[in-house]
Amino acid sequence: MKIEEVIKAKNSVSNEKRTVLNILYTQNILAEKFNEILKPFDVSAEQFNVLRILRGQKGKPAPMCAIQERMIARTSNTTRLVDKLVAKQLVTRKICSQNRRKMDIGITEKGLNLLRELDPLVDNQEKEHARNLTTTELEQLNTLLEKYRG
Amino acid sequence: MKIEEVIKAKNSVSNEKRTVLNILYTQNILAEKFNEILKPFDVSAEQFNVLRILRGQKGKPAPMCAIQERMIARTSNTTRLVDKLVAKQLVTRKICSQNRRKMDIGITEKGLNLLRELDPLVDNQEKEHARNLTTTELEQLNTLLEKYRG
DNA sequence: ACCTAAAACTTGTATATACAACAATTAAAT
DNA sequence: ATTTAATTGTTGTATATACAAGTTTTAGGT
Repeated sequence: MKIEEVIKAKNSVSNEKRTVLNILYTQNILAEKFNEILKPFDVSAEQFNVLRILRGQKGKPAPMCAIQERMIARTSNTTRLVDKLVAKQLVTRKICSQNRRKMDIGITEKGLNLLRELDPLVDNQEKEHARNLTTTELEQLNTLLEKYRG
Repeated sequence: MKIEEVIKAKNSVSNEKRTVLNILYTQNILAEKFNEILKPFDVSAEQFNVLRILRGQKGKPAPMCAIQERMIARTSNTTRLVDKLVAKQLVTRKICSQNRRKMDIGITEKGLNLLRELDPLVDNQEKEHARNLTTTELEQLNTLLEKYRG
């Protein structure tokens, strides 16, 4: 479906504007799909993202600022995001002994289990969209987006 | 900047996942830029979007449901979005005489003026990113995104 | 050693959003 | 004509987010 149909535009849209709209809209579609997947597990996309970042640490806990840096959507409030995860016992938080300003955030076994459960569902969703493109096209899309960002 | 650098990934990421991350991240960059532009004018990106939809009506007022349908990011709360615009006197709202369930939402002169002021700033931002790609690449990107959505 | 600045995180507050329940009006069915 | 269902929009509530001001701890300069 062309973006013009999505927004039911009457007058034609410039190529530059179409690109912006296409990116915003595609993101929206993706976000909706992921929220749908995550909802039954009672985690938001942002929380899921933080869990994956922590798993990437392979046991080594990360301070708040490191989490923030790696997030796709930089939030102004990592503290409360982590709060929620602590409340659900998916991560632990304790003051870093080397530098007492920092926090050591680590993923728990429960958190890892949740990710193991979610991984195939998320991967599947990702693949479902990717299937609309050939491997070459997928690579092209990635390259173009990276180039577009500048 | 490749998406792996953005999220500081150690292990390699599948092409399918890279695409998702690239789309989410690029959207985020764009959204931040637009918010920055709109902020001094005290309108959110969603509000700006509604104003543009209403301008597209060329004088003919639109009911709530029509606005919703044309939004890029479908919100669950058009009522309160429009409330804000009414409060700023950028749009008017009155009950539709043909069908009293519906609302006639119309953009005011003040709203149109605001758009006229914002248009060049927004267009400029759009072009700035587009400049990173050739015309052909821009078209390719649009086609790939539309195809990707399926 | 002492003072100042920077870094890392938290918290208050105001605003925005999501979801579900609700009310009003119109359309459809018997 | 009356009842039922569907459409359209609003509102309550709980949750999430943005922004700015605050606290604690470390680092840097004199």
